[in-house]
Amino acid sequence: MTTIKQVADAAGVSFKTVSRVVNGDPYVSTQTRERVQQAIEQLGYRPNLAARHMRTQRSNVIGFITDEIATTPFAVNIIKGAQNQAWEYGCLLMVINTEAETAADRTEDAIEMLLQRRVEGIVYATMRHKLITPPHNLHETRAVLVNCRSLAHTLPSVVPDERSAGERATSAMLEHGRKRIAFINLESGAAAASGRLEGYRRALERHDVAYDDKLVRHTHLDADKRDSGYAEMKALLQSGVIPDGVFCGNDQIAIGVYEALQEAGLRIPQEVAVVGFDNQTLIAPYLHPPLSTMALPHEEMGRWAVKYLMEGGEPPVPPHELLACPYIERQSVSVGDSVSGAPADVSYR
Amino acid sequence: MTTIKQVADAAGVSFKTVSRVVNGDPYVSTQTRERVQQAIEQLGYRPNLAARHMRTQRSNVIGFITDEIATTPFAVNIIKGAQNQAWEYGCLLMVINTEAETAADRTEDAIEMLLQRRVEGIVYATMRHKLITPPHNLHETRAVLVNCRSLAHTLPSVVPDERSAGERATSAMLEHGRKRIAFINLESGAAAASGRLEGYRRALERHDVAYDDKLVRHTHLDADKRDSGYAEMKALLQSGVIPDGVFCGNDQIAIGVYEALQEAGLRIPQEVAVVGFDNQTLIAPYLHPPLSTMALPHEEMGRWAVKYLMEGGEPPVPPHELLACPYIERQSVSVGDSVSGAPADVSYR
DNA sequence: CTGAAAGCGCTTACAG
DNA sequence: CTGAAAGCGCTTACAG
Repeated sequence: MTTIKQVADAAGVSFKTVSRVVNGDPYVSTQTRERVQQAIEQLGYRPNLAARHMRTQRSNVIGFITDEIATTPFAVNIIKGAQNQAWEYGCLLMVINTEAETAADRTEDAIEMLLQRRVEGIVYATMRHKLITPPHNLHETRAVLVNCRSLAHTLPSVVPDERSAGERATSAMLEHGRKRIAFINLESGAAAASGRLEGYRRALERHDVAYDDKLVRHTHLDADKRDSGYAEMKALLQSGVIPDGVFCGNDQIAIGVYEALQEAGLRIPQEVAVVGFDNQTLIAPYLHPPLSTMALPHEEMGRWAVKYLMEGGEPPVPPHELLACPYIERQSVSVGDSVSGAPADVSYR
Repeated sequence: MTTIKQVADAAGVSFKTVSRVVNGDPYVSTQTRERVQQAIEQLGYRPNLAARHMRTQRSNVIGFITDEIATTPFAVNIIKGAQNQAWEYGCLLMVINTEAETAADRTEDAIEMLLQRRVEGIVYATMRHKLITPPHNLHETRAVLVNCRSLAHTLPSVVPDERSAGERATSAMLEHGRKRIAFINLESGAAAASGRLEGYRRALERHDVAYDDKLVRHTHLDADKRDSGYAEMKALLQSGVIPDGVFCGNDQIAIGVYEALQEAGLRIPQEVAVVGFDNQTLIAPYLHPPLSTMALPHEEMGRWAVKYLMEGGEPPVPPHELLACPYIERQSVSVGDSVSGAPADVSYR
């Protein structure tokens, strides 16, 4: 690899002058500059960022740690958002996925590696919204939690605004005249579950609809979500409760709900409206009818985290940012709602 | 940040001795070693890898470039495989996604950034199997192509073995006595399409089944795969051809095929067997019946790439590695095949 | 077993 | 406008 000195020799100047040219210092005569530029191109010189890092004490690297990677497909958009934002600061992302394949305490090792590389900060992202106790060494640099937050509230964090999302999803059905809206929520321990339930209640309140305990059910942690959705919906129907709308904790639950409703001969959305959650683009558009659902602000959270890392200052109490979840309208709430490429003549649900 | 000198002062030794302890050099007296260890812990010393890099000329960083990230969900397992393998070499991954959000020539810029960081090599991965012409500056370091290959064959590459996969998928149906197996392939330009077609033909040959042109169809590039699958299957049936098996270019196509078959009153797998491709775990297990499909060796390709980068040598002609696609058996080929958590009493397809 | 010197490839002050 | 010196935090020979 060519060094700055070799360039200097080739151009007949001191290496300091080459440094000036490389860094766009204006105090270089045009003539010298051109000579140096030529030498750079001829020799294929590329500055060594490790050396620069040594002097400037800036690595221009941001660490990114995930707890899992493929399970929730579109959550990788957090990486995408973080990386795009980092690029704007001239930083690159060092990504480590700590899925339990190797040592148990791998997360701390991973953080250690990043600290030794003197990263500008660390983004710690979980693929599903949850409460965590951050690894202790995460506090030794700037860090932001994404899609999770710390119990002790020791670190800044950014998560989806679950309450607003729950309210929006429920309102979407209320606004189409639905009055008896069931909610088949995620397991009750899930970080997302309680906020969404609050939002659901709030929407009902605002539309003067009484809250009814019997309409709210939770799926179980370990069970397959589709199966649970099916089972809970079926149980609801068998208990004699016929809702005119169902809000589902995620799109897989919605598949099960579709199945149970079809089996009961109830049409979507004519008799029962359905709204999902997550906007799984491999599921939602392919159901019959295509599923209206809430999208998660993955990319935005990634961006927010990096931005905060680079510009956030050090407030005494770290912020906890809530980002809005967009409502993605398809055809499971109202017939005339929108269009899609689905073959209209297929009875497949 | 504490430096090696501060540790040395605290321990009352030269900084060279600290270096020895940190690097596990055996020629240090136990007593000295302990004193140094203590100082390290007290001061929270962490070696600066940029400085080490300067001297050793090894960055222990591997660059990873992707063309897109979220479109094909489980392809991110390539990153996972690459990272896990890198970890075994003590390397970290610098990940850049070059989705066309910013500048058009961003890929070359991305490579440039990695070169300036003196990465040990670059893994260039595409999320779907294709032919590419690699950016010219990719040749300025060690590089491996994943899930794609270069027309000029100038770089080592690793891709799924599409031909074997096509043969395996087709054989799975032939072995269950199917004789008229249709193939609704990806668009004919796709890198995966021709290999799979070869495999399909080969399987037929081996089972003494004549190849029939009319049974083979391709979807179109821009169309939604589900819609195309539906349309192609329907066209096939309307032309009077009733197959007893269908091999689908991907799982979305299979959704459409399921729909068309259901509409025609043909049961899966009793009357028609179906095999998909990609093993989309958000789709395949949820169809009725659950879809048997071919999985892509994403993680293995990622691993292979990093391993080759680190140990591959420099053969005159770069290797082109084909990795096997496992057949994932569910219930769309034969009734008694396997089990699943799907509610058996639902007619949903 | 331990240490003083040199140098990796740059940038930061400081002179001229 | 240009350059010589010092130093970022380490490791690599080389002495002792």
